[in-house]
Amino acid sequence: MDAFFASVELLRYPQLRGLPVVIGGGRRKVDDDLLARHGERELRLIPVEAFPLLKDYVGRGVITTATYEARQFGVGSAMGMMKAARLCPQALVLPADFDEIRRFSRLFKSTIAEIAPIIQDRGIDEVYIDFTDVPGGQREGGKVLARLIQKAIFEKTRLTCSIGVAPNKLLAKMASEFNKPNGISIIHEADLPSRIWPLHVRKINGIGPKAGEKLAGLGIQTIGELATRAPAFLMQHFGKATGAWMHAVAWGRDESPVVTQSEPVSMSRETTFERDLHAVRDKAELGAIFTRLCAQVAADLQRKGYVAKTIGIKLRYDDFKIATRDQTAPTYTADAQAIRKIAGLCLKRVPLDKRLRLLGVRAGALAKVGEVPVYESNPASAHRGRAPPATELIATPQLF
DNA sequence: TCTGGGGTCCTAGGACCC
DNA sequence: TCTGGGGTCCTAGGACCC
Repeated sequence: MDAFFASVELLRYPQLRGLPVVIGGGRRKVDDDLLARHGERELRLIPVEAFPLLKDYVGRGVITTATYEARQFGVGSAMGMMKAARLCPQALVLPADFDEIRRFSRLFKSTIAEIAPIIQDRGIDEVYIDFTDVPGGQREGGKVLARLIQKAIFEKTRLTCSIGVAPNKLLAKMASEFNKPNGISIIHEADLPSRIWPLHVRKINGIGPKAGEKLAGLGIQTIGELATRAPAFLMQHFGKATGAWMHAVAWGRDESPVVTQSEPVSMSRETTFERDLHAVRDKAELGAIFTRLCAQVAADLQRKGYVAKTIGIKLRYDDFKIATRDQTAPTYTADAQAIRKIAGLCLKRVPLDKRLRLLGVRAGALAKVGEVPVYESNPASAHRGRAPPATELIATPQLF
């Protein structure tokens, strides 16, 4: 989907079309504020001048999406708000409305599924689609079906997307970047030297900042340069599996299937504080946040019908270093108090001398509720079995 | 006044078991 | 003085992606 978060906001505020707009994290209070200041008029009638500007933004956060107009100024995803404000102070800034974004995510995916049922989720705004057995999927190299999908999505959502069509997921993903926004790009195997090899290695899905740097150090910038290196050379520098993979992808080879179903591996909640907090001095505040995160993880598990056996925590210190601890319990749980107790034990095993910037709670080793035995914190049902409930196997932790 | 939140996968060492 | 070879599970960190 093209500039997905921002495009969803532009549906609500069409008067912002054509302007640089960036979407931050945050919560949806903007509508209320705007309405309060401009009476009970429709959101789309509120004048542009009433919207908050990036230069007035305070707080720590990153940009999740920028409109193409904002990107002209060098503003982009994952950029800190403060840096973005320097590049494009006049940009309008809106918070992400995650409920609305999820609604549109479900809508565009279900629209595709009606046309081409074999799809793989790739996060909130991306999917892989298997065209192979879709009627008309081979016409004009896939262009006809791609157009049909774009049209159907636009009719349902008024949102645009860009589609890449290729013999495999690796090349399709790269192709989808060629013609944004609202574009279609078809890549054949024979196009490899002309269209893929000139690209920087960082365009490969799976080569990030670290591998990109390391390759640069070896004198490898483009995918074509990567393709000239012997597998043995790459394996020597990156390990057997990664080296072999790098060589394969440089030659456009990817056999991975479109995976239509998968079970979640973990569920987590984390939060970056408005200011760095100290484990001792801000004990009460941290304790409240910690309890809330545990409750959120528990609610997420329950809502989705899962229980977890491993509970973990994550800290980010003021120097941005990350520490994680986790602990596997004797039984599965989705109970907020049980999660809080185990997470509390994890917290006792991690250094708390530096100020904290972020705290997170994670549930892993998941199982579908009903498929594994679960101990509940409900006192009526506890103590009946041979083993005590998980919550009582563990001493009450001293938090902070 | 840098640097979100929710994920997956991989590696590597140690415990433990047969 | 010598000290296997698998296998699984757990934990911590890190790379990467949307």
